Amino acid sequence: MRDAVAILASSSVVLPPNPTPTPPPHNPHSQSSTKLKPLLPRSFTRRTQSADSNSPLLSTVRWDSPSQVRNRLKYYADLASNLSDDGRFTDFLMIAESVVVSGVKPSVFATLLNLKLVSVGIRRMLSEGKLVSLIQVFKGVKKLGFSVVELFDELAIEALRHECHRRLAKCDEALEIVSLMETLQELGFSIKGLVDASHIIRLCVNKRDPDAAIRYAQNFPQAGMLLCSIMIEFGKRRDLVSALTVFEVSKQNQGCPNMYAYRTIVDVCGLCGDCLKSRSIYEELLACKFAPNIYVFNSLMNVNASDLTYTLQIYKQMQKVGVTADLASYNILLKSCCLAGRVDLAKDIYNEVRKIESMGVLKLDVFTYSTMIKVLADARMWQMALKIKEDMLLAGVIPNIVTWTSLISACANAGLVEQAIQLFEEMLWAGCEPNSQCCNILLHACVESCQYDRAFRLFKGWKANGIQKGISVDIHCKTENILCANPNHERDSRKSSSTSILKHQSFPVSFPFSPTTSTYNILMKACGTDYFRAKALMDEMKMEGLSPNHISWSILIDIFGGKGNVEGALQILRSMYQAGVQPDVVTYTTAIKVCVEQKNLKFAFSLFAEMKRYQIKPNMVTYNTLLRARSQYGSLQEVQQCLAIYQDMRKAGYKHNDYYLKQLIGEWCEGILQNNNRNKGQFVSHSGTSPELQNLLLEKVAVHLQDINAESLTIDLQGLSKIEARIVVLAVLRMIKEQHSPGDSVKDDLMIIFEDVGSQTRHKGGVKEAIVKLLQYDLGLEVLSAGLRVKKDSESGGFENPFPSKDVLQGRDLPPKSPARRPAVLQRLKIKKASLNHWLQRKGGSFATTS
DNA sequence: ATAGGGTTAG
Repeated sequence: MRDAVAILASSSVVLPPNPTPTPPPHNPHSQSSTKLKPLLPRSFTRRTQSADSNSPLLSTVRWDSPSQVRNRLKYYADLASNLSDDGRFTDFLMIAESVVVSGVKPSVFATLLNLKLVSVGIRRMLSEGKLVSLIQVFKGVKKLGFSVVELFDELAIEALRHECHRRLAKCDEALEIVSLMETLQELGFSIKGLVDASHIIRLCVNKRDPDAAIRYAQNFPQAGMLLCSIMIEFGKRRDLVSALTVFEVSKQNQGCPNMYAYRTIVDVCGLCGDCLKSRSIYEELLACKFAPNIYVFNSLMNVNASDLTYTLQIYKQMQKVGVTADLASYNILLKSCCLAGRVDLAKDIYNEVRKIESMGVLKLDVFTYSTMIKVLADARMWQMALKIKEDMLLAGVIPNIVTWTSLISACANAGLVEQAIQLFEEMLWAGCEPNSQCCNILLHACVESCQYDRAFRLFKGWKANGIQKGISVDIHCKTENILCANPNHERDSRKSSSTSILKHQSFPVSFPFSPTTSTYNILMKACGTDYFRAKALMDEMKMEGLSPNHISWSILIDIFGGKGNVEGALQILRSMYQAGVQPDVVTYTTAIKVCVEQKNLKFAFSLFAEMKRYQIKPNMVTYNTLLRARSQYGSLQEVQQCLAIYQDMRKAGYKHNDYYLKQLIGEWCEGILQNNNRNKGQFVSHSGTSPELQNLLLEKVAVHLQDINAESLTIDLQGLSKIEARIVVLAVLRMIKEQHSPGDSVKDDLMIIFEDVGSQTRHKGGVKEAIVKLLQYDLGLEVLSAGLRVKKDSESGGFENPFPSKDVLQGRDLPPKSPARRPAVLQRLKIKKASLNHWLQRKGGSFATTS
């Protein structure tokens, strides 16, 4: 204040002549500003008038003494304060303008203002949502050289903060809030002080607006780091596209590559489940001749851990470029082995790391041991898992909840419920607090070994009294017997008798137990076929504030299906949609299983179609579940459905591995010759061809059977062996037979194409002969034969008369050995429609009785 | 700044 007066006195300010009026009281509730009005020049009251008045407010009068100067200035400061108290910031701005134009330094004027009054005004404006006009005023104030922030007291800042959050909450365009922040920053506010960076970023991420996020981040000196955390946020939302947009901006750090950005985007690829993208980013890094650091390598290996080959390859590259593996690298390699189920390799790595440890370079940590235990747990090698635990304790590493969980699951996976419970107890005695995940494993172990009651006893005990030491079996069972003896009064008895029993055991520690959706799902499994109990558990789950997920619903469907209730199971599927829970492959597969088990193929196939409509990809289990219903397929339509599934399966990249399907097609085809035992036997004896040929064969059959509406029938037997060709031909004939009811005649000739004799392998020789024999002798069809050039002009003709089969069998009609420049020659057979119709009209079986 | 554990269908 003293400074202000001094400065004021020394300045050549022109002051108003009149003596200073009494400053208005600083009571914000007073009506002081109205009282002051008469003292104001007219221009104060109306903005339009003041705007065209170019003369500064204070210049019309002469000021003389410093004290007068001070008083005058104080008067205007009070005036300005009171005007802003009234929310009249435009007038405030005007006074400030005039004062500054008169040569008063803004900082001097500012110190004379009554900030409490200004604050009240600011807060009123903000509470009325007039942030934008307030900003307009303060832009002007800033232009005058004021420090806007200093006009805000704590309360005003708090109000501004509150208004920013309010706008953030209802903001539709992320960029809107970002530019508001920028404006406030220009006014001198600290963005971070107003709104937490994470709130703004969350909005940008929710709105999938990487550009807004980038612009926001660039307001900070440490933009690079911020951009990386934004990438991770996008990654958590599985929005790789936006994350990549941010990456493009953040990868260059003033000319040098930002390795942190690279490793971050690799991690994000992992979060988004696109490990191939992480590989291409790594390639890009190499192509730019940048040297990846250990973090990039570790992240890359981690993201690709499910592909052990690739992970090892990266590990080798890392060694080659001289980046030393650290403990994380080894732990990730172990994880990769774990995912690949490679116990052998994991053991080698474990031993190698232990060797390195003995040299004093690094020290195995709880991750190493826990991962190794998990490897062994998955391989059901529980004894070795316990051995690792010993190693760990000897090394002085304390097992944590994850270690214990893995150990318990080692026993659980081996079906050793007692051992699992013992380890659980040991964990409690070690003072390690169990979490729900760990409890779930124990419950699941009970369910897996059909100890349903035990699972429920543990659960109820935990729920009633928390998780306590020493209650593993005996005491717990006694308590639960009381509970179970009187199910109607379960709740009351728990409250009174059982709690007191347990209390008297004086166990010091009781850990809290909070069941999760998983817990309830496991217990629902423990309901066996009691769907009322399962449904009750689902209701209980909701009462606990948990939401049933797709697994809960799938289990419910399974339980209904177990009772043979197809309609009920389908109804649950509908309810699931109504509850807003998306079914997954397993849900549909379960429902399909229910239908198949109840021999309701119509529903099974319609569910299959439905899941594909919803873009839920069937997997191997789905296909096998559908194909398992093989004995049901009798009609052509059913076989076609079955083959369609088979083809679908191959298109989806699944190797067909279905013994039933092969048998089905074989039997179905041979059914046309069902009275001919010799032929049937022949098929069976030849069914052991190589898998590739069987695939090809089934494919051929499927193609022909699907092409049922084709105008002209052509059977392409190229590339098939005798037996395969036979099945294809029989399949097509059966198809024709089933498609043509009595009186319905075949409209076209049937064409059969064989491979060029010249290119026939030894294995495939004699196909044509075998087929002719089948058609003529076994089925009594008339067969025409011709060699046919592949050229278009030869399409029309060239078929010979019926020929004696003996000649055919001896290969007399074969074309001469291929000269080099001869065009490719296809061997063709033709069966005229008349012959086919004649064959169709034959009574009973459609086969000739030759034997 | 890096890494680990649980529940559903055949």
